[in-house]
Amino acid sequence: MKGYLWTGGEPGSQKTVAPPENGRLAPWESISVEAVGNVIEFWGFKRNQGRVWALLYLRGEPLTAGEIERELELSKGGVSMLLRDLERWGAVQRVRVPQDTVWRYSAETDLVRMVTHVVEEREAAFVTRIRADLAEARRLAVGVGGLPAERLRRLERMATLAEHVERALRLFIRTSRLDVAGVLGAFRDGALSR
Amino acid sequence: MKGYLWTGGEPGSQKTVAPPENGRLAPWESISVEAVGNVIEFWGFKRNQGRVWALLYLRGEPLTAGEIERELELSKGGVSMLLRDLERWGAVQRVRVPQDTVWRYSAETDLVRMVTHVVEEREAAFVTRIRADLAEARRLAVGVGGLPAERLRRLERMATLAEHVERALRLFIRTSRLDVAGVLGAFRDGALSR
DNA sequence: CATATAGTTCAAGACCGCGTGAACTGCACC
DNA sequence: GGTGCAGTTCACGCGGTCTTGAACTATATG
Repeated sequence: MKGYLWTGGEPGSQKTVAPPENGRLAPWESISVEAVGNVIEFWGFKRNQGRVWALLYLRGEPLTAGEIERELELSKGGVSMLLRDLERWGAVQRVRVPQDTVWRYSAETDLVRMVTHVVEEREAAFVTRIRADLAEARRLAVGVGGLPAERLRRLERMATLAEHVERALRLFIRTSRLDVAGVLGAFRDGALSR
Repeated sequence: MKGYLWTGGEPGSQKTVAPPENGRLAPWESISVEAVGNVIEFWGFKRNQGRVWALLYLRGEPLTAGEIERELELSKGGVSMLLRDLERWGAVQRVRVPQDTVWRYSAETDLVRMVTHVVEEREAAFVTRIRADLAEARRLAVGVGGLPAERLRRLERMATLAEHVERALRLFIRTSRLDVAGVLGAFRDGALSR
């Protein structure tokens, strides 16, 4: 991730990088590609992964690595690695056009599947780990005993929150329906876990 | 953000950092503090902002900057800056205990308000910017004319997606109810914007 | 087999955010 | 005014990630 830690900065000075004068891209393409790059970076991936995917998506037809390299002004090696990542995540497919010797790459168009996939691979695993840590902490805290009730309650609140989030995420993976309201509802100020 | 770009790595080798032997923290505190630190970092903030907030939250009573400094093994300057950020975001309050000369800091306990606040300040502003960019791109694309219908459709699909996300977020800010299902539902493979 | 082009890998370096620590400000108390 | 402590600011260095570019492998073609 790069530059969106608004520690200061005027309101409205939101980062997102302006489209750099890249090669032959039409302005509208350039803007879109950069926009997606920004989103993807915000999500914790590499900006260029987003740019590559966006280009493929907008072009509709499969491009070769060389074309991507030129359009987005990336290095040969870089493109190779970016494509491999995208491929592994199912965001891009590698296709061989009959009669042709080079690989071409086309974007996965099912956005829902992509998002679900990412959430499954990354967020869910992460949240599970956090939930487990907090459960362990709770176990230990109860074990030592003699803690002020209030402190224990707070720890438990955090642990419960993590549990709810995990459950919501797993449900989302299965149904594509995410309901955060249920998770947070129980945690309005003062409300206790239930 | 730091280390969660699983470009490789075995499944299960999830990062999240193990509690380092920090000062006098009880093990359960240490685990919890680090867990929150990881979450916060994952969210695109600084790990230490999360650690500080977690410590204050778990202790229940306001701590001085010096105490935080010792407990979390941070530098004086660092703590000062971290607290300022947290304060600006309403995640921490600065309180003056009667009869005492030093500032103390206590954690905001309303998690819902905190999340809402962050989403409002950061995500919403960001998404708005993206949505605007894509709208502009669409305008330009239509302007040039003569584009293959398929390409235009794809651009429009992205733009519409951004619009929906923005609307959902703004609704969330007002109601604390987030329904992503609606946003994504319209974008299952093949489905067209409507 | 020689040559050329596509594709991969990886070490080196550019780049950038973060925390440190020292200098500085402000304030209380004697 | 002077001493000491709380708090702020900021230049710098460390540690991390991302990209480059060159060496390498693979594959097709004459």
